[in-house]
Amino acid sequence: MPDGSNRKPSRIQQRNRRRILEAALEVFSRHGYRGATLDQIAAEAGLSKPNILYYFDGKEDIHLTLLNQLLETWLDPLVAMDAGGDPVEEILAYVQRKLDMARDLPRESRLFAGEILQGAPRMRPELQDHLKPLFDEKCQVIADWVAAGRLPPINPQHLIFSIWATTQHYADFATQVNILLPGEDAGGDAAATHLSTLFGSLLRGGSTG
Amino acid sequence: MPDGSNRKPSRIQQRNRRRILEAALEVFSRHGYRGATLDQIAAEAGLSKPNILYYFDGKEDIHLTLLNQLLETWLDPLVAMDAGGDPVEEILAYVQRKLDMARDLPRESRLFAGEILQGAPRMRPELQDHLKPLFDEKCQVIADWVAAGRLPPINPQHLIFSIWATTQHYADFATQVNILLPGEDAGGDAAATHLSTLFGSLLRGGSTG
DNA sequence: GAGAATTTTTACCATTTGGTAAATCCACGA
DNA sequence: TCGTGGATTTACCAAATGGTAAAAATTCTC
Repeated sequence: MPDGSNRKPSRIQQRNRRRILEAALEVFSRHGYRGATLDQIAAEAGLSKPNILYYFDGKEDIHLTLLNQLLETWLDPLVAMDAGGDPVEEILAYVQRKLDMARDLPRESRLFAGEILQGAPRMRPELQDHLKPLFDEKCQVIADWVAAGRLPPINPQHLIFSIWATTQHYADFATQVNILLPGEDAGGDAAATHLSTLFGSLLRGGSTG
Repeated sequence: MPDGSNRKPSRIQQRNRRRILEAALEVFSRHGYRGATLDQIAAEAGLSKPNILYYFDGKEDIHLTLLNQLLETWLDPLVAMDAGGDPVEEILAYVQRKLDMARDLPRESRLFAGEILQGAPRMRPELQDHLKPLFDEKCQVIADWVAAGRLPPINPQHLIFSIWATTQHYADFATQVNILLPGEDAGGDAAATHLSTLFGSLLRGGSTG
């Protein structure tokens, strides 16, 4: 009973659970929850289907485990945004970290996007409990910066939405990006430059409206 | 044989095909391709499953029909961007039209997003044949504006990506937006104002960062 | 190395789901 | 009103899929 009891997990358990989650991330992110099958995950993990169900309670359990792990990683860059730092620097650094994550962890980004796209049927509580408070806190930080005259008048909520949207776009819509910019994948700091310019010009005071 | 022949469709055919597509849009956009079932679509359309298969060759046929119809509508705002107009006005108007579409046609946006997210398995040819040429054409228009000194030095490709990302975000990630901005759905021109400011400050010459 | 505990496989099962065949219904023009 | 062709339903099916039971294999502990 690998999961039910409260004993410390054996080495085999750790290894196989990690393998399964890695395989599931690959499969879920490519085909979505319903599109993914346990057989695919099993094949990808190099294990048999019943063996997978020995380590997890079911398909949904695997998916949920993945999503919960993901959210922490996902919010890290936002957590790192420091109220004590320089506003423009902090926000641009956040953009950069978020863009790096979209580059380095595209599967995680797509997994998250797929869940939200379908109404967050399995993740809603997590979002309410963890994302919402953090979001509110950081919006307040930005609002304070604005109030202190250290940023032009901007809408913190929608600014964060724009940062999420533009950065994650390179992971979630990678297929489209690759079709439209063929062969431009390698170097690709054009995106970083562009986003830096985009948000930089906003934060350093463009005209309103 | 409603589809195979080349006779003009009867009124019943037109009505039922429209019903089916409307129902399929609802179901596909909520649950994705694999997550949607013919039974759900049938129930939503008020028809029996075999009856649906009388009008379409299968699940994939319905999905593909929907996607192809969608792309035209989807590209309309970009088509409308006029090389003869004022650069800033044209681009900001494009942003606004795109945002309106995300508001008015969220199901279409999510259908499209889901298809891209999974690697555009059914839509890739359409994107190559229709989206790519239009994208290249409009990028050239923007590049010409920049070359003529009518816009600051910006990257046309990534600018368009940013516009797509930020506007479609309000449809594709509506669940998340609603969790984070509860009750703010109604008025909601905050997004329009914000995006106008964001892209306005870029286009009217922010600093290069 | 014996015995217990854990891990893995084999052989299934029930349900769901896309799809089909054929009978039936129905609208409509002659 | 009768016949004909299009429209709809009934009754299915085969494959896929999430999941299970129990035997077999392996690992771990003493």
